[in-house]
Amino acid sequence: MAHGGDILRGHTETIILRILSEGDSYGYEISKTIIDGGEGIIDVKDATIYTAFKRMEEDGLLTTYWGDGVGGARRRYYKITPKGREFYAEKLAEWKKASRILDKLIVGGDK
Amino acid sequence: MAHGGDILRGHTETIILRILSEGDSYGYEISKTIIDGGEGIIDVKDATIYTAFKRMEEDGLLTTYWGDGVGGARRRYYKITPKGREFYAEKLAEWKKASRILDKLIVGGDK
DNA sequence: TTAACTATCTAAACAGATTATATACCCGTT
DNA sequence: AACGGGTATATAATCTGTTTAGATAGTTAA
Repeated sequence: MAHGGDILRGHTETIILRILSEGDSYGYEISKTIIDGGEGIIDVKDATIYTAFKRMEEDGLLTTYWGDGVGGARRRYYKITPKGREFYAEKLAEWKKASRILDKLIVGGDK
Repeated sequence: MAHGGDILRGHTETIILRILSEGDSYGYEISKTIIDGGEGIIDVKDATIYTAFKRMEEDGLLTTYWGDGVGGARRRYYKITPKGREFYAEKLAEWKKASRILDKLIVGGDK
């Protein structure tokens, strides 16, 4: 905590939406995708994504349905809504601008 | 807000330390520096920086002293400590790595 | 039968940021 | 002299997203 644990903070929803924009998925798979892409420095807790899902469903960014569950454990799938796509586009644009500015502020102007 | 308000979140201390690594400064000036560099999308609240200062002083990242106050209102100056410089170096390295990874996760891999 | 992995979920606590408020000094305009 | 705007610091209460810590349960391989 307070270490490097909160790198994802504020970006969880955006990343979930990016993943869902490429196709429906479920919690465990999404968390794996994030961790795999995180190159060892990102560690999403399951509680984080499930609370994010709940929030996002309430906000109309995604809808959910149960998978048919043949074989393994039951899976709850998530599907991005048009509002979710819109929200993602906004967040993506914000990230592009914000990351450039943050870089300037963190690294320093004179280089 | 949950809008674009928390862009700075997690980076406030790092940015303060970067500014102080270039010379002692005080709260109001630091907040101006951040807002000016923020190109209209970053808005640091005074409460944010003053609580950060308090936290950082407790953590030994900076020390503080009162300015002589000739002229305007009294100013409390902040000076970065060796521990603060160390912490900044770590956070800088973390940002460089994390921003690249976040970019990949937010923008998407296949472009 | 045990361990490891897959899979979902919630309550409580925590950290960092925001909102709101307070204080106070300086300067220029009306 | 009064007022607004800028400079300057500070704190209590609240909010939000994440983490901690727990619970449940099915599958697969040793």
